[in-house]
Amino acid sequence: MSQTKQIEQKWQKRWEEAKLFEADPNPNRQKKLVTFPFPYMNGPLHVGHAFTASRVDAYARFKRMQGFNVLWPWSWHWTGQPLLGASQRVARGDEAYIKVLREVDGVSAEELQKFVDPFYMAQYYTNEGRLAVKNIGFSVDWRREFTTVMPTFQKFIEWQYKNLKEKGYVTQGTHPVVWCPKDQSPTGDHDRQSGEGITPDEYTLIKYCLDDGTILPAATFRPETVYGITNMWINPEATYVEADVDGENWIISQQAAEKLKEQERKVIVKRAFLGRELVGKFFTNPITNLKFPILPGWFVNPKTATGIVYSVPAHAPYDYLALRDLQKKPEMLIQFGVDPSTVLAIKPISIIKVEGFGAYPAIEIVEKMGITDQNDPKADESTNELYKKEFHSGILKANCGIYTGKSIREAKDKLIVDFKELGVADSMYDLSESVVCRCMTPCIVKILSDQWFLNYSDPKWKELAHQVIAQLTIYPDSARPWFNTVIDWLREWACARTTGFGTPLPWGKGWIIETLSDSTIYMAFYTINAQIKANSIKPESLTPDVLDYIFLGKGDRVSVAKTVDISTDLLDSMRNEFLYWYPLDLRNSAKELVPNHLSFCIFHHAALFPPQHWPKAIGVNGMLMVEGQGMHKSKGNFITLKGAIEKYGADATRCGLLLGAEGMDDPDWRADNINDLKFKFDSFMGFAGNIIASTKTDEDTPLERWLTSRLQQRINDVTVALDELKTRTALQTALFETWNDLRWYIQRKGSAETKAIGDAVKDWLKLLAPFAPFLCEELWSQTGEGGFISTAKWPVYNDSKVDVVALEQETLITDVMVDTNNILKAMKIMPNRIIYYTAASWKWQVYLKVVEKTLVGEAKINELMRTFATDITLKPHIKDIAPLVPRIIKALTKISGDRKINMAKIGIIDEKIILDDASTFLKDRFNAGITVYSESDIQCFDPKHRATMAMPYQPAIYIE
RNA sequence: GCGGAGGUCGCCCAGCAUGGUCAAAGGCGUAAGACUGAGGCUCUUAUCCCGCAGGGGUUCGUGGGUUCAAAUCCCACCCUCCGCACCA
Repeated sequence: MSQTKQIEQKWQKRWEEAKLFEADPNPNRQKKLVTFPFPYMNGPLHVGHAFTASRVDAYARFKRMQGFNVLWPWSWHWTGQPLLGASQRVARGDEAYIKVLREVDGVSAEELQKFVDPFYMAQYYTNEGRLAVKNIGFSVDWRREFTTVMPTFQKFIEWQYKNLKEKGYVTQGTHPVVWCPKDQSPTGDHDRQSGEGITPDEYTLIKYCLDDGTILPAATFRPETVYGITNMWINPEATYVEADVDGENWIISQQAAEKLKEQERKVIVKRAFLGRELVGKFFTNPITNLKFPILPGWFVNPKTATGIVYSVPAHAPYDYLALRDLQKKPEMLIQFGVDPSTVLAIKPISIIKVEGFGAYPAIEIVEKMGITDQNDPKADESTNELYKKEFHSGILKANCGIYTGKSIREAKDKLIVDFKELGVADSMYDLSESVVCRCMTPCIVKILSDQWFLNYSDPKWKELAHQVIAQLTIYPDSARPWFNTVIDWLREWACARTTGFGTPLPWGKGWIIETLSDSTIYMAFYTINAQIKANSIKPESLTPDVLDYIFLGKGDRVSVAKTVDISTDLLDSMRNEFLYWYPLDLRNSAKELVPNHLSFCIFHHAALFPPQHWPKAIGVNGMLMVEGQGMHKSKGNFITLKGAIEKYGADATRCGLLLGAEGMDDPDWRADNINDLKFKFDSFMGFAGNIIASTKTDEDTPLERWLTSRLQQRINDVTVALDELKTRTALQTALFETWNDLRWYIQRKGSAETKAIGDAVKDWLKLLAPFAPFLCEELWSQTGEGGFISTAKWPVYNDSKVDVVALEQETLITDVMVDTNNILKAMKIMPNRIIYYTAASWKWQVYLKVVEKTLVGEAKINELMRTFATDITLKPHIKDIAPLVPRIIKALTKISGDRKINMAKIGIIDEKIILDDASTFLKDRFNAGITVYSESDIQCFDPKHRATMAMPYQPAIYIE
């Protein structure tokens, strides 16, 4: 077993023995309740889960070290269809799928056989998952764990839905879905062989009439064009039927009749015939009462909607093309018994004014694109283009009745409602492309009746949800507009289905609460589940009254307790525990859950809880990529959490993930990077371990003060970043930047055996502990500090420990080194001897005066010169000051405001002493002799007269 | 189409809300040197271009604009990723 693995197991065991992460209410301590959406258990946990959850864990550990009573619970989502589907695929012997389970998930042959039981499968992955979560070191309170099929949890969901229904947020109605006739169930994207992303389109049917009253329901997405109709198109070769539809006599394509039967229509087919039978007849437009002919149109697809299309040649390229084709072929019309003069007499009717087009946009676009006939593929393109233009910028002309002057955008919806009210319009659903179920059956649109909805359309509910968002902290805040738009955009959500695992709807027989709808406020259940389990509370005791009392404080405790097998004390204890932990302090998830789960969570909290129990903060992060690609089992780039921990170790896995990205950016898992990090941690162990093990001398030179000051800055940076859930920034600072500081100190000092660096390492370990808890725990135990680092006190930034003089002095050294290097690079030489000349004291006087001036406003040269001229000490140098001042001003433009303030505060520093102190270090660095003179030293060796170049904070340099 | 997020020096990415401190942090990669029996470990240095003295030039998707000054502000355009419903 590797050393890393031993360390991981050792500390995992000790944490568990110490019950370190079990959190109970404590009125004397401030609390944090942090959560991660429970993962769905149809497969193993992967590094994507780990990324999001690592952010939660880092935050939880950070807050715990800051002294908060932190509760991080974890559970497992079993609700839904896929678990069942997966199990069925195993039962069916689906080889491709079984191969994935064996090779990617690592399921043994023996276990696999048992997967025919979906419960077994879910339990298997749950067990595997729990182990992985423990192995990665998440600081979870396991006493609160559950799965969503547990009866006690289901009582909670029943309570939730009972309350929602009572508040009027649950409604019943009809709903169109893509449906597999064989499976007798809705066919979601994941269940489809082809046709991903296709949703039911609603067509408006305009009820045109034949003379005998028979209705020709022509389908359209543009009912406003009814004012521009010139004729009807019927495919002469397609089969149509005459049918009784909800008591009316309709003519529709044969396929349409079948479809309508699934859409809540009573359809009795009376006879079937070929479309040509209708050609030549006339019909009435119910809006205008004008008569028009029916003409043959081969482009009409009987599979689309009703198979009946009306013609608007002024605005529809297909209609114009088909008409033009007919007008060119009178002999064809005669075959159908149509008088060619009728067709020749048809003139397009212009009804829409569009930017960039004349009266007849369809004709213009056809001519512009050179489209030859209705079979030209460009006809489609032109249709899309024109429809888009007309929808966005079209205005209805004077011949459009009461809609005249309105834009298409505003008229369309109103017109549909009006026409339906008048009884001249109807609607039906159809699919824009074919959708095929995984079972290879072509899908249709079915209207489900008696469907239960969560009415997210309710304006009052939306308003409450907006209020929740308004008081939320969102990490990063750039996700806020997204939440608000989602709240506005969500509409009725079908919250129950008939298949899969889940909680039965308390009032609806045969309905099961759907998976996204049973996971909205369950964080509240965590607060009491430890007590439920510890006291073996029976599900039947968790009545609505009991839960009302616990979560809402409703009712009288004594009488509520009396109704069930729960003592008053226990009831109160649960109520108190809920009140202690709620509200939720952080919920963090990947951004894909913003439009559904997270927004639902907001809606449901708004509906069920008072404002003081609304969530406080939501974190959103990117989706994990693997080597630049989305992670999929089918792509062969699926990385299980278990596998990652085994290969790289828990700490490297956590940190590799967290270093990938923050905010809403997508992190990229690169095996090379993680592997490198693994080695980095090995050397981290050595580096920090050596310092801890070495003897300590108590020294206090500027270098120690520098180190202490730097560490204070790092402490501040990490703390601020973590408070904003900027885990990447925090970890980068904690790991790399701090490490660089320590390295610099050791190089400058030439040893690592001081108390200062020993103390620094302890703080360093604390800064890293939220990210790499195992290694930090191990190293912490070597420091002799005692206790767990997981609960050690987080370092607090202390301004008084920051020594700006020490910081400036060290900056002087690095600046001098940069300058020296720059010269060496330009010279392309190896130096024998380097001589530094520090600025004379009168230059400091001038310099500091200029600094002072630039801090309060603009430094004016003549003004400064006047001041200097009156100063007796400076007078002898006045000739040299004249050229110096502009140089100083220029140099200061490159220096930050903070540093200038420090410079002014510090005053003169003795550069000679500082450089002399560093000369051994500089000698090693440049492999050359180092000599330091003061400019004012007349004895100094200065063959090239460089000394006069010296400026404060920028000594002159001469290199031999 | 609608909505959201982005395009930075070989790669991953900071910076952009408050314009100057930005040739632009950090990590990776690459190169040289040190250490070593050896090293794919580790440490140091370098890493846009030019420069025999600490300097100069050209960069932050593209094209304009504002300004003494723009990676940062404004406008237009191009490109990439994500979500779009009964499904986790």
